[in-house]
Amino acid sequence: MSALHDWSLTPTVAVALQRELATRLSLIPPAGWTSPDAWPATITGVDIGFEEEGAITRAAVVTLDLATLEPLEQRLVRQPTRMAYIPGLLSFRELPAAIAALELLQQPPECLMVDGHGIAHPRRLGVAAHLGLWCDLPALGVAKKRLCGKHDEPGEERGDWVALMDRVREPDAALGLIDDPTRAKREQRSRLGAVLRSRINVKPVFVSPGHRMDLETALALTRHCLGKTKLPEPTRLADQLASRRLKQLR
DNA sequence: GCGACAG
DNA sequence: ATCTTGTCGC
Repeated sequence: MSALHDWSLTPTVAVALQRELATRLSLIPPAGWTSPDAWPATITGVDIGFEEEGAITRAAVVTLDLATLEPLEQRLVRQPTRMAYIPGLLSFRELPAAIAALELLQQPPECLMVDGHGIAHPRRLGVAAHLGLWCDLPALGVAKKRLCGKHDEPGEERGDWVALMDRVREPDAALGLIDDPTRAKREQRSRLGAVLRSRINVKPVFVSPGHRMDLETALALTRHCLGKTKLPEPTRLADQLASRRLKQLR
């Protein structure tokens, strides 16, 4: 398990670890989550920001009442950045601080909404999937930009969405991502997530399940959490806390 | 070999 | 991600 606690890995080792961890993902949501009535009482937004030219990592977590979307508790952690940003290896840079922030919460998180991708990642282990797996909590990712896969342009109405599809990769069959197993292998594609129009006249966001979550649930939760801005409330509030430089209290 | 590339 | 003011539009 020591390797799991060592966030300072070479890219080659990190990639190998991602492949291993991806096989441990489950995309089955908790029983009953198909109905909003059975959803948990809270959802926790997670986001990371930087200062000092990236030398310092700031992790923010905000727990909201899932029914009212009112914030209940928030935590902010600052710590030295451990690893450079490498596309595809984002979680190794952001998770240490995020985990530290989550551990400060008085009320244990029940479900995580992370700024970044879930399984919509080349090796199906985006930051939301990695964090969900680490915490063993239902988790989904809401990203502002595409990392991999292709998609059509979603409709213009708020709530419109299209599927994010990618070529089939190694863990996809076991994860149940193959869109149509009956087709010739050459033409099979994996369904990674949804490209959702969260606001009219604004670029869409990329929603994907992370862990213990399926696409339907991830989409339902995200749409439920939409407020007046592009980002759903949990991520928006965490983003605001992680990005905005705090006024010095004195 | 040439792009693409979450935060 | 971050450095940054005003400005256009619902």
